[in-house]
Amino acid sequence: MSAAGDFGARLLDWFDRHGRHDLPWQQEISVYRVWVSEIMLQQTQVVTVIPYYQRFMARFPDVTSLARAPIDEVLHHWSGLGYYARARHLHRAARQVVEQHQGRFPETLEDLEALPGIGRSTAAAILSIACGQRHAILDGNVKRVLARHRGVEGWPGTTAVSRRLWALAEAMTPTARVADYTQAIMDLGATVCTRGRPTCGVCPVASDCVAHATDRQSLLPTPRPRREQPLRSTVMLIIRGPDGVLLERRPPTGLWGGLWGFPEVPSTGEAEPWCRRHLGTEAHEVHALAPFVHVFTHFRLHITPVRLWVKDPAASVMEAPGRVWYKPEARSELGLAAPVARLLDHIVHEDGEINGSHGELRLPG
DNA sequence: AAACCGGGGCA
DNA sequence: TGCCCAGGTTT
Repeated sequence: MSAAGDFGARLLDWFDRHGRHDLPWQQEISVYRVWVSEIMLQQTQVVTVIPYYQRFMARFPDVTSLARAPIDEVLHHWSGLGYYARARHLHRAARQVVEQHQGRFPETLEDLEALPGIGRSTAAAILSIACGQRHAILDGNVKRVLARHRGVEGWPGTTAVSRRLWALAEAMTPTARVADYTQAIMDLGATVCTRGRPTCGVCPVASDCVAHATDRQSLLPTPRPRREQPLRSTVMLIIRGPDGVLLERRPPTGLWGGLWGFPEVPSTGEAEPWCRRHLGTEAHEVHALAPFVHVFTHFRLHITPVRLWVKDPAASVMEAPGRVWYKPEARSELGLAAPVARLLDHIVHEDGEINGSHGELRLPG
């Protein structure tokens, strides 16, 4: 018997007895529902995704409703999940499906991969789970399972290691019950063959696992080489006017692309000139609040909030496109960057206090 | 505090 | 083709 065949059989047997079969995207299976779940699951774990997924599906039950929705509403439903480029890709892909495929998803690897945000692994996952087509997938869970089971050395980010893992993934994928197998190997990676403390005692393929035999679970897959993080800094202007706090839409790409945030300037001294130049009015009660650091994987962002008031911004300024006067206590449907949401929450809290005269900003962490 | 992650974009 | 990028969550 071939190693691949036996591997798949043991995995399927384990899946039947211990796998998850009641997840929201495992019900009423369709390409659309599986697609949305796969995109969400690329960046976030199952328990976190579930409530987002249910809200998303309630609001956008099919590809047509998603395509018709304004991007702001899509981003709002994504707010907090991170990687907002994926929400924008999702939205663009929905429009392409409606406009170029008459609202029906293509069911070939090539055509699916042509949609924004769908690459080789995601296309394969969608077609195997939703359509039962035999395609290998290679997401983070599968990379971990295969690198350990076959003892593949080297960081999977290199093309050589990636090619080897793809070849293994192809070889292991069975010809029958492909949808269940795809779910099974992802489930195994998520619940048994975990990054930190794999529970090899309950693993159906531990008996011939190279990492298990040589006690190298913590060394495989080989982690990415480390780089040091640069520190960037910015000043966020918390501009309060008669109708709320001024937010601007960020550029569509880059950091927090398409989300709403405070106007930013390079240094605190630029706050008042900014108000004159962009709002045509004077700033009052300008206070720098306590700076804090927002940490990303690739850099750290040093944020100095500056709070100020404007009394009489011109009407043209009030109604400028890409600009909104936001009422923090009346949560409207806008996608907000995480530190922006925190600062807005802080404003609500501060306003609730009798004496808000202190200029200190205290944030957890 | 470090690591994670699938695809897009660009040299 | 081989980097670099994003960003809340987990460990």
